[in-house]
Order: sequence, then structure tokens, then C-alpha cells
Amino acid sequence: MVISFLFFKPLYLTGIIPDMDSKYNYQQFEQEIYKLWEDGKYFSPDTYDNKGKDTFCIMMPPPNANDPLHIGHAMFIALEDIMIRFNRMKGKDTLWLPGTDHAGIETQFVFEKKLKKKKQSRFDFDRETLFKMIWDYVQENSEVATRQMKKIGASADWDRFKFMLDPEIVKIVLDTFSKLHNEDLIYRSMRLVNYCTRCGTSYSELEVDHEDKNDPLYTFQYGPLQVSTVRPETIFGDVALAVHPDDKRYTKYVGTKIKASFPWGEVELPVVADDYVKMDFGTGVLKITPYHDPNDWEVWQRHIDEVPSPTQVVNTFGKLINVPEEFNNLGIVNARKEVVKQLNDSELMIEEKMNPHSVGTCYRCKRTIEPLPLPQFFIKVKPLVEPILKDLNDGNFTVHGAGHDKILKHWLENLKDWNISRQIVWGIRLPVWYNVDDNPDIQVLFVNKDKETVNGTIGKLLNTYSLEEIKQGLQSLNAPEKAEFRINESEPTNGNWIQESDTFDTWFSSAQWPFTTLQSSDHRDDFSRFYPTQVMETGYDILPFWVMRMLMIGKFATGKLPFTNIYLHGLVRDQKGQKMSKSKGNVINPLEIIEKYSADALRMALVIRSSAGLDKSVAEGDFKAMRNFTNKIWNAARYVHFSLEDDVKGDEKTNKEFIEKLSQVEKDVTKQLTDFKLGLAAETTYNEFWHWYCDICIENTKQGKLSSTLLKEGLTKFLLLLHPFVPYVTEAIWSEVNKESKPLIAQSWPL
RNA sequence: GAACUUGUAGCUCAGUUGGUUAGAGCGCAUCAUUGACAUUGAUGAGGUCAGAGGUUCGAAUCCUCUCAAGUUCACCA
Repeated sequence: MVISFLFFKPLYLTGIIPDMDSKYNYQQFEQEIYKLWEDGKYFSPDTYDNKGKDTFCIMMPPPNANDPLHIGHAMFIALEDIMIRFNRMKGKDTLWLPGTDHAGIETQFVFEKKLKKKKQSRFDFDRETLFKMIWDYVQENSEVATRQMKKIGASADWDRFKFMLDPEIVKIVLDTFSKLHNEDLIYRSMRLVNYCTRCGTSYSELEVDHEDKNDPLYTFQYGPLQVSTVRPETIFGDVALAVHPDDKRYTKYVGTKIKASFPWGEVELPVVADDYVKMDFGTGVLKITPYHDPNDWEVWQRHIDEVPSPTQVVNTFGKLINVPEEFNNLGIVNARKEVVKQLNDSELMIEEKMNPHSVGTCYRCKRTIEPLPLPQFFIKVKPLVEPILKDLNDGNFTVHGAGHDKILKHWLENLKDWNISRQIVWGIRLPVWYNVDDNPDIQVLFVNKDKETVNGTIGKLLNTYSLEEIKQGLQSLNAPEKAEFRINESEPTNGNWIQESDTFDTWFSSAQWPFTTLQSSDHRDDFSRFYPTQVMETGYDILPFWVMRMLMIGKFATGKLPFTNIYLHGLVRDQKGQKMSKSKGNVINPLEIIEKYSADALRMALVIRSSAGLDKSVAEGDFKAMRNFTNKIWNAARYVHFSLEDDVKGDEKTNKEFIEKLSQVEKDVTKQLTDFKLGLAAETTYNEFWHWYCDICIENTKQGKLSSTLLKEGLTKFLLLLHPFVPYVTEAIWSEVNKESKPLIAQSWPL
């Protein structure tokens, strides 16, 4: 037996392998290969001779310019790169356009933390200086994200790279705002906004988190009635009491005015009847504070003729204003304590018990959101939403991802008008101008030439300061609700004007990403060539923030949907299915994985068996397994190309079956990729390569059953099929065995 | 209160328009292996596909209900 084994050995072994190590040393190849691709301009659609053919374009979701990459970024890069490489090989005119976002609030928040360490705050600087400081800070870090995306193997066209605050993009964003205004879809109005007194800005509905809290509910005597509230400190802003229309206990009060006396003074308030009031909560009597509670605002709107106009009693710093002297300028917490104390002392307090309820908090800093009346710019969403709902129902675009089409529909049907004003500096300033002579009541806050902060109405301040000095040192302004404004991209020439200090919600500019990027391209026909794009690939968590708004604004601004397919990936979780977080210590750093297991292993582990719209768990072992896979590919290629006897003929049956099966694999993988079943396609290539091609076919050839020529051809096909998933190792092999041909990235897909 | 998603091997998950014996990775057991690859190969254990009912020649897959888990939205004086 030993002898016969030795005898057969030479049949399939020719000895040493000249060019390839027995291990795939990814570290030796990855950088070099990426350079080969970049230098050959293989990421650019202009390199290929297929302009005007079917296009395939993905707009990369722009990461924050100054953020290092996390595993979620690695996920989207892997998925998008697979689609891009597949379609490029299919011969489509393919563009993957990368970029970064200024990420308004996020970035300013991080920057302010840095300032705080230096014992500074944003109130030490005028807005222009602050903007420049943040700009420089972002520039310092802006290389980080792109360098890391390249390491993962992203075959994006870096020559078309865009930054959200590039002047050409900003101009288009401003144009869109003007267009919305011209079509009467913008209004400025005093509304209750979600204001964070820590971050100093308002938020849209979507950016408010709700947290369950247990706070005391106070019940106290309010004239002849008893009222329950968790916010006694807003009592100074009350304009009415409300009861349910069917509540017989209080019928006799409805339509009358009650008098109540408190230690700080007397009030006379109307009693109104409204369905909103719940009879069985507390005493069934609700105090109405329209400027500090959204529900009270609604009640007020329904009874606007019966009740007096409200007064604002909490300001943007969370301090009481327009209140009796002893409460003036108290913070909310202290004011509440003081009111409760006085109610207790005067024996008006009846009960204090704990009440579980949910409180709006700032998604950024977790502080309780203060509902405040502020004049803000809003977009009327209904006319924008309706065409999208129709497109969704008509199937003009497809959402890939576990039921998220239904979620999108729900969002579209229930969307409220969009507050796009943000009181921060890091962003695109609204192109809104107020005439200072016509609006002397505009409140301004600015730093004068002596570095002193000055606060007041512009009419008065102009007696002391020049308009130029105010504008230069401006931190913020607050124009009255009725102030007239003009929308203009540059300062109007006739008269004295001052620009609104608010900036756009970050999502207003990112909503326009699919067309601003192309319209501002150095390549003049990019927009007509690539718009609408084919795929928007992003995380399901930003479906309402971003995807929905891209659909709305994209269709409004260009008349066309910005993309036809939406692929939503899920969260990357740890092996126990938990979210990754620094505090849990279960964060996986993609760059460490690349160091340890290769970029290919990182990509494959994230993508294989992942499913659109569902979360994906990964553990260290998964990366290791995929590293082993790359090594398997390497060694199979090494064997087939350098060790195999060339003249194995094989038998007819095995040869025929091989050809049929290979063709079936090609069909399957192609269909799966076309149908956006990326995780399944990765799994198919993995299984078929390893457990069919290697375990069965190579062994068949060793035994003389399968033709060596066919086996070699099969390897070539598999390198093509595998390339989108594991681009580095396949290219490395290609460069070893096909030295004279174009790189694998530019080869044609087998089908 | 509502919507959506999920429930398949010890763990993490695939499973395409319903179609032979339900798969992979990790883990486990036994064996093999100097010669493409120990980052390997072979074999095996391990599943009443959450449960019940229905449609069908045929159901992990479609329908109804129940149970369990998760996510999101809404409300909360």
C-alpha cells in the first residue's frame, strides 16, 4: 500500500511551487493592490469604454468628516463595494461617489467638549470665528475617514470626492431652499420647538428621545378648583384651566372665569371645555400653559378666542422670565422648588405623589427637552410626501429590508412639518435677511471690539455700535415672529440688512446629497449621466431622518426620485446579539480586524449570511474563519496553477457535470447579486468554492477523473465570482497567474 | 395603545417562486495527514424548523390564532 501510494504521487505533483507562498500574506499585498487599482484609475467610470451604456451609481452615505470609522461603516463599505464591483464587472457605467458630511450638531457638540477642556465655550467667540475654528478642526481630521475606507478596499471614485460644505454644494442647497420658498413650501412661524438648553438649539421631532421618568405630580388649590401638574413652575404662563366637556363636576365653571390667589399674586383665568382632558387623571382639571407644553398649545389653538395671549416664562437658557421678582432668572429646578415651597407654606398644596411618565430628552446630551416658543423656519411636508407615497404604492422604487417599506409608509403618512432651523454655527446659514431699519426689535447677541458680549435690540444698539461691528461680532439674533425677511443668497444691496443666524438642520443638506454631488461635479455631464442613481444603501436606523427626506427633497428639486432601490443594512452586534458600545467594552474596531485577519476577512465576515434590514452578529471567530477562507482560495490557486499536471483528461461524465454545475453556480450568484441577496451570494460563493470546487473537483482531478484544463478554467471563473466579496486575495492571485492581462477589477463578469 | 421584525443544531445565523435526505461558521467527538492548504481533510453526534389549526399531492416557506423576544412610533397634567 505504501509503495502504490508513492507510485501515484508523481501523477499530480510536480514539486516546488515557484511564485506563491504557502500562506496568503495579506499584509504584503493589500496596500500594493489598492495602489495598483488607484493608479490605474479603475475606480473611475471614465476609464472604461462604456459611457452611455446602462449606468450603475451609488452615492456613498457621507460619514462625519472628523469621525474615525467603526464597524458599521465597514459594513456599508463592504456591501456597497460588492454591488459596485459586481456591476462594474458586468460592464455597466459604474460610479461610486464618496464624500463626508459636516454633521452639524454632532461635530459642534464634540468641538464644544474640546473647548470646555480649555475652559472656553462657544459664547467666547463670534460665529464667524467659531465656524473657522470648527472648519480647521474638521480639516485636521478629514483624512482619517477616507484613508480608512480605502483600507477596507472601497473602490470609490476619490477624484469625485465631495464635502457637504463645498461651496458648490452649499449653493445648490440654498437654491433648493429658494425653490421651496417660491413654491410656498417654507414658512416662518412661532411654534413650540424642542429646545435643548444645554446644546443651545432646537430639534426636529425626530431628534427627541423619550425617556421614562418618575417625577412628583403636585395637586394644589387653584381658586375654587384643584389642579394636578408635574411642572408647577410654569404656573406663571397659565392662560386657562381646562376640563372635559362631559365632566359634570365642573360643568358650571365652563365658560366662566375663576379667580385664584397665590402668595405671589392673584389671577383670573377662563375655564374651557376640551376633549383632550382626561376625567380620571388627577382631579380632571388641567392648567393650560401654551408656551411650555405642546398639548396645551393645541388646546389653546382650539380656544384661541376664549383665552388671553400667553406669555413666555422660560427662556432658552432654562431660566424664568416675565415672572414675579423673586422667581426671576431662577433655573427650572430651583423655580419648581420655590413654587412648591410657597404653595406648601400657604397651605394650597393638597397632594404630592410620584408619577411615572415619559420625558423628551436631547438625543445628544440627554438633558430634558424644553418646549419653547420660537419663530422657526418650517417646510410644509404634505405636498412633498404625497408624490412619494404614490411612488411607493406604485412600486417606482423598492425598499430591500425586512418590512421597512411598511415603516417608511407609516412615516410618510404621519409626518409633521419639518423644523429646519438650528441655533448652531456649524452648518449652512439660512439665506434669510432682515432689514434692520424696518425691524428694530430684533434681539442680537454679539461680541464687540473690546471682546465684551453685548445683548439687546438692534434698534437701540445701533445708537452705540455700527451695523458692521454688530455683524462681525454676531453670535445670534432672534427676530420677532412678524419680522419681514427676504430670501437671497447674498446680502441685498439697497438698505441695511442683517442675516439670520440660524443654520439648516444637517438633514436638510444631506437630503440633497444624491443630486448636489453630481450637479457640482467637475465632470459637467455627471448629473445627466448618473441621475437618478440605482441604489441607496444605508442603515435602517436613519430611514426617517435621511432616506425619506432624500426621496421628498430629491423628487421636489429634480422631478425624479433620487434612486430606485433602497438597501437597508442592520446594526452590527456582538456574539450575544448585544449592541456594541464603549461602555460595554464589546466594540470591534474594523482596523484592528484588518491588521489581524485582513480586509477581505473583515468584509466577508460582515456580509456573509447577512440579510437586508436585519441585524448581524459577529464574533472574533467569524473573522478568523474568513481569514482561513482567503487562505484556502490562495492555496487552491497555488495548487491548480503551479502543481497540477497539465494533461489530465478526465472522464466525460465528470467533465460534463463540472461544466453544468459551474454554469449553475454562475447563474445562482449572479441572480442573488442582482436581487440584492448579498449575504446569500457570499454564502453561495463560499460554499461552492470550498466544499464543491476544492473538496470535490480538485480531488477529482487528483484522481484523474476531471480534466485539468476545465479545473483551471473553473478557477478563473471563481476568481471572478469571488472578487466583489474578497477583492484583495483574488486580485493578488490574478496578478500572480495572469501577469500580462488587465487587473481582475477590470475583467468581465462570467455572465 | 399601535406598527414592524424575529423565533431553525450547544452558540451566531442562512435557507431564493412551496418540491428529494433542512445547511454554514464557531464549538464538540473520532480518525487521517511529510507533498496546495494543520489557516487541512474525512466521518460523526446534535433539529418534532416556538406551539396549535388550516390550504396543498407536498409546508421551515403560504393563511389564521396563541406564546415568547426585540425594535420603533404615539400618549402620559
